[in-house]
Amino acid sequence: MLSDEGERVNSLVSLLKRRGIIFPAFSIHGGVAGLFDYGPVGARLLRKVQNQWREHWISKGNIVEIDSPTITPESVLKASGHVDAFNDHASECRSCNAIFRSDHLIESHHTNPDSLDSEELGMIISNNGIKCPSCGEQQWHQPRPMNLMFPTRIGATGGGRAAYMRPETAQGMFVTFPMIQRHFRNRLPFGAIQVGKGYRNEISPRQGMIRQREFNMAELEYFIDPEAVFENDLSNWNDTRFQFIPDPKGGDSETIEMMISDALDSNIIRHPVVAKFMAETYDFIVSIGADPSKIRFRQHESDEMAHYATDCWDLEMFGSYGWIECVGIAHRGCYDLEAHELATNSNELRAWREFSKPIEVEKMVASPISSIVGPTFRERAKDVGDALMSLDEMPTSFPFNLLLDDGTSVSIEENMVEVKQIHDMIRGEWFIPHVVEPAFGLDRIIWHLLDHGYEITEKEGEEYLILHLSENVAPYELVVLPLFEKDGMSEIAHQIRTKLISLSGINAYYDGSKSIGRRYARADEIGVPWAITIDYTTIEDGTITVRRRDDQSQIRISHDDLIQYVSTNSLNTLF
RNA sequence: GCGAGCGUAGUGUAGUGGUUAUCACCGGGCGUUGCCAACGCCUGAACCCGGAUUCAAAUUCCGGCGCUCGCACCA
Repeated sequence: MLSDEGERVNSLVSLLKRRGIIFPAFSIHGGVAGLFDYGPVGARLLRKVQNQWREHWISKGNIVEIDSPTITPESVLKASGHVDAFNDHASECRSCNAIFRSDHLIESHHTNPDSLDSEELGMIISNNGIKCPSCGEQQWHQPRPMNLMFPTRIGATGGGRAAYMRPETAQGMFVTFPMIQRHFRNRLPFGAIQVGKGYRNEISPRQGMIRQREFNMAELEYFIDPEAVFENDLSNWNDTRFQFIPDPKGGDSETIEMMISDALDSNIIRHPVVAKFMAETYDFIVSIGADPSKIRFRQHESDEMAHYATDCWDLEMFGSYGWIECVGIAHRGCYDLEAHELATNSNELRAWREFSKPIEVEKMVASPISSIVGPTFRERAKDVGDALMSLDEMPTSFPFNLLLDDGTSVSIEENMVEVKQIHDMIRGEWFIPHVVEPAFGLDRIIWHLLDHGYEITEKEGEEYLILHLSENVAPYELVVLPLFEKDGMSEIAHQIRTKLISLSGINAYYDGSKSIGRRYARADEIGVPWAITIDYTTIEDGTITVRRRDDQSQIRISHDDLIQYVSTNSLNTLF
């Protein structure tokens, strides 16, 4: 028997299918789990959410958008850690079918389980008589690798370079950091966003749109100087109560409700930029129509947190599947840029920090006199010079033995060096920027907008469905309805519709079939916020009625005013 | 990946070996109708795929694919 929530999900899912919003992909070929189509109505919903998201961040002023390939060479994802992290081995118990990560099973028998292949892992498991933690038996299948990335090859003729479909868009921002930094003329902080597809070959996708194999992501990488002091002005949110579930550190996790500035002051949130982005993220999610009471922030527990993150929060949304993480906001430290620097030897992934006051350095050096050192040591002269310059202690007597980098030593005469005091100004230093990353799962967010907005009600004893989508994401802003398709009403309706869709960003459709009530119902079902009706009065005086979806109230205005109100996005002020 | 259940028009469904495959909503056309799924007539649309058993399969069996739930997995 299905729970009420189950019924609700089924009902919403069948509406989404029926009305061409979101539905399983490739179904005429049997379907593929974890892949979905956004149809004629849904695609515009997705596009509007993406555009609202872009606007939200771009309007901060120091954030730019980029767009990177989804096909990513293996070396990039090796550097980022995804090849290894996504290459865990799993051991399955023959007796009870439980599955465990192989490296976890042998933790106490091997110091570096990550380096082993499946045969070695299998050997260690059997040689040490590892028992199944679940049933205690010792009957294991051979460990199998579980790589969650889609592999591919670059190049059409055999061979080619190994690559994967990207598991996140973030790497695109990290590897193009040099260009982004140049764009901002080397002034931190700045950020880059990217909206696009990510791919994960899930073992078993579940929960409809919640875990997909190809999904829409939107990520911001915000680069900061770890030593910079950030203003903690969160006063814009003084009237907002946030729900937090802080890291319980082994204790019970409890929801607490407080202002975000208090959460930061009491060090529940550990970094001001993280706090700011949490608040901004909350604003965005609410602005596109989510129910604020169904939003909360959960802090990752220390052992759940990715190893590079120093503070990590999930924004969770509540819906028919319970609380689902929809946004991850992570302070990733310098992990990502450093990883690419190490892998590529690039020196472009650093930023320059000018000291407020240059540091003056006075020191004694033993400077080689190259007219003597050169002819004396010939091809070793450069090594000798380097060794002299890096001496910490000045020679007190001559000749002395100088140890070179290659382990050999040479004898240095007094006439070969000039011991002198030098003056140096250190104006700043290079460092690897830290990064704070809000990463949005757009499909999950859209699911929750649909879920929060989905109302099953009754009209005259019959089930009546309304999708309360926010106007700034609704696939159609308006529908134009002639009361009847006769006496010229149809023509007027078409003219008004044509005018409306010529306005920028406005989409409206014409519907003239069946009764007026049915057409209102069809529009309510796909969340059209405004219905414009042309009736006999329109023919007489040019006024039309505007019906508001959310309460079905109507007003009458001239059709010139209609165009005016729609183009200024202010129909709501009429009610 | 394991176990259980399931797969029938666009949607939701009925159907235990022989039916013209049920019903409702839905879509299209015509008529009618003075504003919230009205009505009449006409019309459209389905047994997941493949194999086997059988005179005969939506129905039984096998395999595949998909869905739901539980276990596991989910940087």
